[in-house]
Amino acid sequence: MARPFSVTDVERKWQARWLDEGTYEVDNDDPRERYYALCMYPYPSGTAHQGHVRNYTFGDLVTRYQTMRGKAVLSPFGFDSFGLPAENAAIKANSHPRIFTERRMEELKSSVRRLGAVYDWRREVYSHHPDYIRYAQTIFLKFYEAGLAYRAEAPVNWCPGCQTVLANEQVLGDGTCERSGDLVVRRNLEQWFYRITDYADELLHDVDTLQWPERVKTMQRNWIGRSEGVEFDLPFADGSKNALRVFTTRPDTGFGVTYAVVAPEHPLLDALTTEEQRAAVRELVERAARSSDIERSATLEAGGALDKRGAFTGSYVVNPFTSAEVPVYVADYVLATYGTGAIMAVPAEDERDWAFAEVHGLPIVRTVETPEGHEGPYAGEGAHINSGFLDGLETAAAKERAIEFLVERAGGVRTVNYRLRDWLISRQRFWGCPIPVVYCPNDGIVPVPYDQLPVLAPDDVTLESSGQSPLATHEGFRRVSCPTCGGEAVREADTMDTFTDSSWYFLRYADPFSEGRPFDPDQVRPWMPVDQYIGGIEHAILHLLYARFYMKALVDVGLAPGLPREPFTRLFTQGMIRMDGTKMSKSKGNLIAPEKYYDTVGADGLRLFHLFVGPPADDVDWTDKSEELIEGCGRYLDRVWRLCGGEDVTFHEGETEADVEVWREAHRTIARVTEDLEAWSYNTAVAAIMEYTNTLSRWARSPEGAARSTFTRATDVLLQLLAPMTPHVCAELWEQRYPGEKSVHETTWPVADPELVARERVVMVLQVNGKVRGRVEVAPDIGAQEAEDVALNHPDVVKFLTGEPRRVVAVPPRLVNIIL
RNA sequence: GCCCAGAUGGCGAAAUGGCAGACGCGGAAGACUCAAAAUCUUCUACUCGAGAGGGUGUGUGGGUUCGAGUCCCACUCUGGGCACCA
Repeated sequence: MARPFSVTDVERKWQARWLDEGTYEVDNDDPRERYYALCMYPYPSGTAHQGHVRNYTFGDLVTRYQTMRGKAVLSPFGFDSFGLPAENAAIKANSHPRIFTERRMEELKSSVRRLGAVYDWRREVYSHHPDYIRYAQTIFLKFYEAGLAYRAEAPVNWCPGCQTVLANEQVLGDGTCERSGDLVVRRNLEQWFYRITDYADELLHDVDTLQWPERVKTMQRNWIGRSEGVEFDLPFADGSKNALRVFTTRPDTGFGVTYAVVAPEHPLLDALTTEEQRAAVRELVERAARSSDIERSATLEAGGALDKRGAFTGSYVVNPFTSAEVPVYVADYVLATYGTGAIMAVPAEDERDWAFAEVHGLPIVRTVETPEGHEGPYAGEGAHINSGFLDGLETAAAKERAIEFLVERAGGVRTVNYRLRDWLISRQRFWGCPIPVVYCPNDGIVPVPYDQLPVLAPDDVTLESSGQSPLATHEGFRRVSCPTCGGEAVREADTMDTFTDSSWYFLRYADPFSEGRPFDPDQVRPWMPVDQYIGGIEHAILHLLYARFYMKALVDVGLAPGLPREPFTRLFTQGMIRMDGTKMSKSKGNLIAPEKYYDTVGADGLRLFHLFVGPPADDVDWTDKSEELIEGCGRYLDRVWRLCGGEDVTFHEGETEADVEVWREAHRTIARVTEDLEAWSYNTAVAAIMEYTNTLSRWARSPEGAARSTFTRATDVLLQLLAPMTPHVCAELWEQRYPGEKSVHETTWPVADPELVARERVVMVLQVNGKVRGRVEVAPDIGAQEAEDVALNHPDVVKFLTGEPRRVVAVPPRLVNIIL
């Protein structure tokens, strides 16, 4: 493709200049209004792909636009550089993860520079830097001191492929590992947890305050999963003092309880099991322990195996509502980790209980009137029946009465339960931040003293997928003297989930040189919260929830006094790039490298494509057509080049009416583009600029031509509006025009003059019976009566009139609709 | 199963309840050229009509309204999230 200028030369020149001159470096004492623009912490996976290009194009647009708006924009870059892929690659190549990681960091760094994205590189942060590790460990210890980090044995998700434990959030709905795709199994292990559940309520409430996409907020709410109910006792029928404590959200259906169920791991199961039932119960418990959650649910879907999923314990408890004795079952459809690990079963009003009751021949008693023709379980609302003192009450009222009853008679307590579990942060892997604790036979868990941080992993470690942490096999690392008593002790060999690293990096960016603490709150305060956070929808739950938790916890443990409790004010989630219906990704091998476009349309052309192709939040389908669109974007920039260079332009002296109108159009475009950029409607912003370019072209190349002063002003505006989108070509054209003066990127974003934006004449549409029959130019402030008169006397309308119209609807100055 | 988002020309898309298809891609014709590329100009939803002009049209079926791509109800399809959470 022949172009009127050398794209490569121009782009290289400006990229070097932005880097060398530190154009986008900002200091913490900058007097301007602060703005924090941030793209999500990238994992260094090598050279950029189209997803990166899209992400960093948006981020760079925000940075450059807000800078032109006169703000001090913090635009940092760094790497989420710990993680499994590098470790696995190192095992395969018998090398060290650092080597892979740092090579790929360099690749991605040069990729984003080649795209023309600008950052304050002095602030670069990456997770495996010893300083970052030191302060990540500082945070862990502060959390530990505050009781937010604790060690516990728990049934955990073990991924055989990754040879490590996973967080609940990393297990997909089908029970497989989000990374390796292996079926996750369950193990009981001593692990470290963060007490994120302490913050469940705050995390839920604060969602309302965020300017985030509604669907991300919904996903967060659902993940936290708050449910209000009541806990109460079902006394043992044998008269012993014991009682089975259950949780329910539907106390109003208590008269329909026909049995109770405990989880296979329930502590009272043994006591409940009679001799005759012991064998059956043991078989059920063992089977449940062996199987994962997924296999448990699979049996439900299969339908047929329900009888194997539960067993009668031989014991009975008393339903406090009816005083009836009901059997206690053990079944794997009840989870030990939710509520009290035991439930009252109401088959008529719960789908799962219904299915179980049918298989085991248990009675089903309806307590809520079903809608006309309804069969099967009914979990909806309605009037109560067969419910003694609740009869006739609607659901809400019945709930209240039932709770009062339970509080009075059955040890009832109103309770809130969350789906959210504590965050398991232990990972049996090498390439991560070591957990800084020591285990001493005398002193137990001993935190590593702050002045001994960072705890760094040694390099000479054998990396293999053995199921235990590679660090555990390194005697030099493992053996240590106890910081408290000086005796022989062992170090923790696990590392932290890498989501811990991405939970506070944005704070380090704001004060990357801080020593002695993760960051200085006084330095960070003016920048926080992040004004605009940009990333992929795939982080809607995990990363965003963890970072929100960290922010709150950091404030509470005293590391971030006076900082906001929510880190990201506004979030934008960009759409995915898809190819043949699936996500474009390295693992699928369907990447389209951005490099192939740099020599033809340039980074500017590719950026313009990503901005123009569709709404930024929508997915992009990459097809053969995409190539043509990209070339079209390149051709458009050529037109801008020729136009701004004054090619084919006829100049005349003095301003004509056409010149005045062009200047008005300039202001209209400023208004449109500014509004669109604020609203993340980048595709229409580009369209507006293209329209403006076409207008300028037609005008300047017409035989009458353009006044030189108007031409200069009008094309200056064009370059300024385009500058955040296609920064290189605009910088170059501006420099040719104003050599030695400040760059277009340092100019102030133009402001639309409302008087110029307003039109002197507008087109009013004339309809007859809702059909367009004519148009007429009128003044924008035309009154309704005048508009009606104009319409009724217009020749295009008159020929349709058959008499007095039945009605005339005038919406001045847009249209008049005449109903016959 | 539940929740959310979406469905508009050949394609990407645009449209505070008020001219559907802006902007761009692709296509057609023309200008320039020995020729091609590049560039420029015009046309380009479907349909009836020689033409002027008319009719139809935003996934389907209803509704509200002078007027619906937009609001309401029901449905179809596509994408995403959640899914024993009592």
